[in-house]
Amino acid sequence: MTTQSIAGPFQPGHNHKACVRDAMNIAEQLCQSKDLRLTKIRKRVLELVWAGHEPATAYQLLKKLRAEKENAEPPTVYRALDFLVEHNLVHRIESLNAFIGCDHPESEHVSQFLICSHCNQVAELDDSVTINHAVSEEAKRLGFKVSNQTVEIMGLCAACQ
Amino acid sequence: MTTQSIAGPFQPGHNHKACVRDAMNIAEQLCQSKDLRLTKIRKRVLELVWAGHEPATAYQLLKKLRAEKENAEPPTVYRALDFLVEHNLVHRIESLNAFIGCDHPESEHVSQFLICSHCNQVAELDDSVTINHAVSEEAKRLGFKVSNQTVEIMGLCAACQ
DNA sequence: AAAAATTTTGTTATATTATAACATAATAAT
DNA sequence: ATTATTATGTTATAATATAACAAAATTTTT
Ligand SMILES: [Zn+2]
Ligand SMILES: [Zn+2]
Ligand SMILES: [Zn+2]
Ligand SMILES: [Zn+2]
Repeated sequence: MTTQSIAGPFQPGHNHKACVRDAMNIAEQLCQSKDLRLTKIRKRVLELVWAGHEPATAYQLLKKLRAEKENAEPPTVYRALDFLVEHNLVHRIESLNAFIGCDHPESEHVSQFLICSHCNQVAELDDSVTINHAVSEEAKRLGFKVSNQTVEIMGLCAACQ
Repeated sequence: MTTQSIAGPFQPGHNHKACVRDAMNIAEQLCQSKDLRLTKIRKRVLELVWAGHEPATAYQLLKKLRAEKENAEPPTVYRALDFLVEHNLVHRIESLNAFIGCDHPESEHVSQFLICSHCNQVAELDDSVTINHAVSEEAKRLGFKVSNQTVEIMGLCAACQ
């Protein structure tokens, strides 16, 4: 698979069709290589998450899912999201109670986001060494052992300023 | 007022009584100086938040409040929390849907937390230049203008490792 | 001090987010 | 084929948060 999309939504010339296609291909590959079951429901929820770069809430996803699968209920979507989040195919944005697709689930990473409060688009920082290093430094000073982190930066993207 | 408590809960020799007393004194002073109304309810909710260094959920606070004020309802506590959060007397921890007292509301700052997943205690980093700088750097690279941030670091505190 | 305006609190109802529990179906392993 | 495991279906409910309007308290203006 070739990557024809341009990195984040805040980059000019973003090709979203290619972006989604890449994401789905990567997901298929990842699940195959790790022997995970990307079932029909999980795959469809992932596609729905990738509908845009605005994070989607579970109930927004449920509504869309119901349009094509009338017996979908909250557990249907929460279970799919649990799976997708567990395997880094989707990240949860804590400050929004919402979910966003990850475009590099295959590389182990912590997630860090830029969230535009005007257009609501979210970009994931690509494994920021800078922030990770700073976080480690601060933690070390207090003898704290980091296992996970939530870094969500709110503000205005270049286009919205 | 003198500060007799030791900085964070992860510091040995933390004197929590002094910690709470200091926090309440600072709150009183801040509200006086800014002409804010620290009403009976707001003050009591702040005290309840400061009961410990474990973040409290709104409904945990409500339960405690009800023990002494039987007509307390969700809006009672959410409104008080709105006020307290607005004026930095309390911070919301997004990843926990919970609230924690701030010991330096008078200095303008972004909040960043270390959250121990074993003892559940939370320490606020004291205006980490390191992390803030890293965040600005990353944001600048994408032409993103930061207005706010959520930095919540999960792991084990020194005592719990 | 009285009246008016503003802010806070009381109260009821409801919206939003998320999970528990147990049954059935599908898939994988033996 | 049988058994075990995983995923989904289904109903109910828990947990978090806000809307809307009335009453009370406080502050400001007259
Ligand atoms: Zn895209
Ligand atoms: Zn990611
Ligand atoms: Zn303390
Ligand atoms: Zn603070």
